[in-house]
Amino acid sequence: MDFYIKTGCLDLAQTLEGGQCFRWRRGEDGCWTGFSGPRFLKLRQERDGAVLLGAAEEDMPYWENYFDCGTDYEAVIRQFSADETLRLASEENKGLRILRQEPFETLISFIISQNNNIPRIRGIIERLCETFGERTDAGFAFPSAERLARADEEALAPLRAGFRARYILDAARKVVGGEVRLGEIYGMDYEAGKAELKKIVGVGDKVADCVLLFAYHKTEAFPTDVWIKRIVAEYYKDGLPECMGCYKGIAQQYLFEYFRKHGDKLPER
DNA sequence: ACCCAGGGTAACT
DNA sequence: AGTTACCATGGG
Repeated sequence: MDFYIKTGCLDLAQTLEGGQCFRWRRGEDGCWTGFSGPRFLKLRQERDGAVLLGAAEEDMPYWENYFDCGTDYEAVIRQFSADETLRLASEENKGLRILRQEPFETLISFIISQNNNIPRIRGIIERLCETFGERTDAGFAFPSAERLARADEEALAPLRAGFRARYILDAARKVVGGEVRLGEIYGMDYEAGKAELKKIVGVGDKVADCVLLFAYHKTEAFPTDVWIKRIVAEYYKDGLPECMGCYKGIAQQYLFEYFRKHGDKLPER
């Protein structure tokens, strides 16, 4: 069956190519395909939203949550318009949604992201899935923590993840061993969730913020990568604007997209 | 050959 | 508490 996602103006390109997820791609037919954890989905962009192609009805609540259909982004963008730079960035990306991704997949993905570029992150993750994920008709699922915890550095060598290999193993083992309880972080506040994630070797402030934002939807997280550092140094020397409120993470994603697209052509304030 | 990429750690002041 | 070399890998 095909189902509409009716969440205003969901834009798949802005959402799926924005560097918050790494396993979606646009096919020859213009449709998007990808996985979230073990679940496969195909989507087609429409004028006002997206159509889920061939999804099982019992999976619809999962996908509606994944695409964050319950959040009023128009209201957030209205709030952001008090800051001129943020107004430009958010109006250009008003179809962008902060996904609610699988915690373990998000954790491993952003461990891989450190000191790395997006095309190579995608490549390492694809090899990770091909090597350790379950094969389905549509492709490979993201591997479970249990499967990765049984591997060693030698087994990870084909990924060419470099120094990140031992971080991946530490994460998988602490999750399986119960030392890091990913399921509990939903109910924790931002600081407690961050402390829980930073128990893992190779998870610092930035990776933890990405997981808190892109998996647990803790929108007060403000991941500061090299791009955001430049933007803050240029536009927000004296601190972030009040109008970001408790949605600093959403603002961060609008700014990331905006400046990554326009590069040097920074607009005047 | 050099610099950079959705950084973190350890070893320094 | 704040800096800095180093960490693998690949693309420009």
